Amino acid sequence: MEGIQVLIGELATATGVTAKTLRFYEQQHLLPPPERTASGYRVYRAEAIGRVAFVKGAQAAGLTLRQIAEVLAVRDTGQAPCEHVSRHVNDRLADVEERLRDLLTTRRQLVELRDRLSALNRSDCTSDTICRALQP
Amino acid sequence: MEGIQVLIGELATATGVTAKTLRFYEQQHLLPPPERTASGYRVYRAEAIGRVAFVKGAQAAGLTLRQIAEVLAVRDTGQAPCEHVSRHVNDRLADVEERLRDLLTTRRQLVELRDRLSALNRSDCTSDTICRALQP
DNA sequence: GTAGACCTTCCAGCATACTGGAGGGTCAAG
DNA sequence: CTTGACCCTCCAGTATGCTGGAAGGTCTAC
Repeated sequence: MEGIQVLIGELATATGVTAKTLRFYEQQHLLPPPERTASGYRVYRAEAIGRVAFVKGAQAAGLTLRQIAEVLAVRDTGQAPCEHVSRHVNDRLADVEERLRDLLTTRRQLVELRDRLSALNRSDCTSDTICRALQP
Repeated sequence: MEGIQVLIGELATATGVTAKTLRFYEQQHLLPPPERTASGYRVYRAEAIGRVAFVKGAQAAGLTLRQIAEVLAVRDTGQAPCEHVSRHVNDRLADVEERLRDLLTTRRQLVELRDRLSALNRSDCTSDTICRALQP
């Protein structure tokens, strides 16, 4: 009774990242080296999908791949943590919460800008000209 | 009655970025070219502090410097926007809100991990050894 | 008038996180 | 038994966002 097993391409489509990125993640210790077929193909278990999702989420939360790898390593041991490990997880949590505050501020500012703009009349701009405000 | 004017070093300490970064931001059109003294020194007005804060916040929210520059350019015109400009601002807002969701998920996962760890007994680890779970 | 802390430009290099491509093996379908 | 879609490794290159250093000018303070 093993779960579903998939090759790298299928994991890639399931997670929305490329196969190259998955190999890169393995090299960076974000994903454990998977089983291989006799011919050397990587075979992943369904569990890997959640792990990739965690990586992507943590990345969007502003953590570096290195930090994410460390958090996952902590999670993987399931062992009683020493103080350094505990503090590390708490540090990452603090990072995320700080970013959360920044994000809320930025959202507020963008909403303000949007509302300010929508209070003005639309100006004209044909779709084949690049608008003044969006010039490089 | 002009506001306070400061040189680049003072703006740097006021905003917590380096003078190099401020020059880089200018080059990337995140900051408008400031006035110069007769000898060529950049002179910033107090207003620049908020602008740098916006850039940092928007960066933490996952926007690229290019996107931030575009948003600021829109904000700067104060003009009625064409549809492209409006959509651009709305797109950035959508980016931020998506990241907000990711961030909340990641925070929840980190809190879970922290709680799970704190339920276990502390293990020992002297401060001059690197803990098993934090190995490179 | 010179030391020191500023400031200037320019150009090179770095860390992070991929991305592309060469060169080649695997495998099911026709 | 070959075509095509996969997979493999390895190595180089790219985009973003800085960062360092050279080479030199400025400005206050003694």
